[in-house]
Amino acid sequence: MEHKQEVSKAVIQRLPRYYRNICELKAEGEQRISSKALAERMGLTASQIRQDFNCFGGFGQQGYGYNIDKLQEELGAIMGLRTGRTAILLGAGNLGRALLNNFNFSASGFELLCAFDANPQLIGQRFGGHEVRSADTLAEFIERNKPDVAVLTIPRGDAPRIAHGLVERGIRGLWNFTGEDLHLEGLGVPVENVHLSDSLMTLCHLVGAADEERAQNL
Amino acid sequence: MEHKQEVSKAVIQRLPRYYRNICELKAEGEQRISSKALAERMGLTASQIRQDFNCFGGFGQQGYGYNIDKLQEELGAIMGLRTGRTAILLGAGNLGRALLNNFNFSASGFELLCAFDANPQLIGQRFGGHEVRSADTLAEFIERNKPDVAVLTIPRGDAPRIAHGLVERGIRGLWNFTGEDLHLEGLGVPVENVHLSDSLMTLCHLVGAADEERAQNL
DNA sequence: TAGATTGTTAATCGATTAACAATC
DNA sequence: TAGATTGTTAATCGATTAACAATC
Repeated sequence: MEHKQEVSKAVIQRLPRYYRNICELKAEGEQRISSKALAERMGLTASQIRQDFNCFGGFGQQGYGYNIDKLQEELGAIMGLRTGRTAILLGAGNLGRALLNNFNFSASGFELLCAFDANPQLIGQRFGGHEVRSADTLAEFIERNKPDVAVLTIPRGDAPRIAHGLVERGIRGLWNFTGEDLHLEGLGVPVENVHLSDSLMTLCHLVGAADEERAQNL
Repeated sequence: MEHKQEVSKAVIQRLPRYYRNICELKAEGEQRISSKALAERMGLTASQIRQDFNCFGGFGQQGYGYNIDKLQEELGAIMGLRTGRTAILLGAGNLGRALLNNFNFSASGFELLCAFDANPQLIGQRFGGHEVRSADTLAEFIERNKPDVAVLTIPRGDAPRIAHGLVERGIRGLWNFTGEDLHLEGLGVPVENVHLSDSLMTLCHLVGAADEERAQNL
């Protein structure tokens, strides 16, 4: 079912977007879609879509296109969304609570077990149904429950030390919001470094470029 | 000072990361750095860094390297970080408040003027020093203060309608957290669509791949 | 069957890397 | 001056696009 010859990073990065669009199409009641139609919707080329899907063995049908249910299932399987992975969240500050309250972890393949914080005022409280526990109980919790990944919404400076501690205890992936780039790939631990400031800086740059363009077209 | 021949998207996406690393180096007290040393630090090649910087005219010195103060200033200028752009935030829910309370807008080139929400309980409150105003006053506020961009932390379904309304009133950029992809580039309005779920799905996939790798190496 | 659309190979394009002369 | 390191051109590599035979 899966070709086994190193899928390129560019393709992997497109998978969530494919998945998202397929879910939307499903919600719109569609049952099938051609590479051409999907390309138009997503601003890609049909060729690229077919190339991308064929990295994983091709799940279309000539003359018909792609069945949306099947596509959703296949893409989900490739990303491992239904494998019941578990996550914990470290740092129940504003951003941590925003995620606890609003973010749909299970839609991205994870069950969020609980959160940890050092602040006694927060311990015992629940946000979005997730309990905040004492940071003192973290090591024991990991030992017992073996969560797959940790969400880091702790202050910036603490990141490297805590990240290494987590990896030593068996955490196998990090979703890192601290702003400090973490690189544990050498240890075989993938990290997604989320840099909101990078995104906003890019917007700043693009707004400037668009302004210039407008000025020239006057 | 600036070459004017369409800098590639790949380069533009790297600019914030360059800027971030240069800021870190400055904080560490460094005064200069060579493309070789920076490449090592960032996991790139020296060649690529020199190519990238030379898209904008080259601000190094043979035999010496790059002066960090100068580099920071130049990169900041390229991205327009000191041009005093202004922003408003729409939707003071959990995520909106997390940004208001914690996010350093000015470090990414924007002054956040205030926030808007329809919930009467929130109106008048302040988060991180930013006032929440009634959504009813939004149109008038834009008219008077002409903010450059809007941060969308409103519910998903409202996104397209509100986005178009904002653009009609003169907003020239969107930082979109709604989860719904917005494409207004046709109107000359750049959008940064933030998809946290894409990032977490990618992590899910990478954790799976790393697990397989480990299994094979046993 | 005829029409449509995939899977896949070949061609093109763009981005990264290597090399080296220029020069601080 | 000698050493270092840039700016820049040329070579390589990888990703995207085009084309078309296979086939539903």
